Amino acid sequence: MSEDMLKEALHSLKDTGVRITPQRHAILEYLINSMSHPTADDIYKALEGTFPNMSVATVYNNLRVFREIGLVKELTYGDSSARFDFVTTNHYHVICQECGKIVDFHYPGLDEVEHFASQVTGFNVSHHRMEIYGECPECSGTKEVH
Amino acid sequence: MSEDMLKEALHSLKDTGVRITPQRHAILEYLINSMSHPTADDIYKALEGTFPNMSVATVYNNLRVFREIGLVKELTYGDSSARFDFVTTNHYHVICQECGKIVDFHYPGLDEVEHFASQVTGFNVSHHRMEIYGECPECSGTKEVH
DNA sequence: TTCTTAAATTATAATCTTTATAAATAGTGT
DNA sequence: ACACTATTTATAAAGATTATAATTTAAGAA
Ligand SMILES: [Mn+2]
Ligand SMILES: [Mn+2]
Ligand SMILES: [Zn+2]
Ligand SMILES: [Zn+2]
Repeated sequence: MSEDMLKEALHSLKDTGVRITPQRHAILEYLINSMSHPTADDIYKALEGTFPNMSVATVYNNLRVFREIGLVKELTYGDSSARFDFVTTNHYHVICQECGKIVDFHYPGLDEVEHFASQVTGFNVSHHRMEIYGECPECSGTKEVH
Repeated sequence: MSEDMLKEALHSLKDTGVRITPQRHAILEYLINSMSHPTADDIYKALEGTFPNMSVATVYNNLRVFREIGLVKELTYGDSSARFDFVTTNHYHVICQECGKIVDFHYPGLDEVEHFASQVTGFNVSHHRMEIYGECPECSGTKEVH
């Protein structure tokens, strides 16, 4: 299945006239197989074994290309560096404030809030962003008294 | 009313054992009177007339202090620099993707989503973040055909 | 009011992420 | 295989925020 996603992604590249380079292939592959939400540096470090000469600019450049095509979403939290999520289905994130873990979850959507905001502000609403903060089970567990 | 808010804020400082300096007073005053959501640099520039020697570090330091006390909220969007919002009541933001304008709006809250996320992920949920993106009336207006 | 002391400010450097630049390299259609 | 251009690389630059150390100052005590 992740094979198919990669194939489809490469097809998207071709469709958009974006050349398929070994670096792009590897970054895409990493994003698809990574169940985490890596930073540019995560990706850079993960691939430096296979591409000892790859520039960090290449990672950033390609992540931008992928974002513009719609293959990945850029997640910007308060912390220093942006994270990247290979786009599959629409979903939200729950973030652990202790360990930084990011967990996907699905929810019907918040059309109602969008409509409300549009009504009350006169904005032409295009989308929204929402995420939940808290403590993951593991981090909550370590604090329990026995 | 903004006088009262300032007084209350200064009182919070005293309560927490934080010294009241002219710089802090000015930054707070600016935050309260500013209907926008200024960046640290906005504040720095706005006050450099009155405090020609103020360091930019002072602005950052104090914004951190205010945040820790709960006087201001730090808003981090994708763009380069953080924005700061003097905390009054809980509210959400609508952001114009054209001009960057940030407009407040009130909404009952999204307890349901928090509960759902907690159920499905096992997280101990503490809060959430949500904002709406779109085009403000002014920016939508400039595109209209006559 | 003056004194004392810890906290805050200032000036500056350092850090960190991301972007810009220009030369070298490589992908793709012919 | 060739030509053309996109991409990569190496490096520098930019921009926001934080760290450091010396100087100044707020605020309580005498
Ligand atoms: Mn995700
Ligand atoms: Mn606000
Ligand atoms: Zn955790
Ligand atoms: Zn606008």
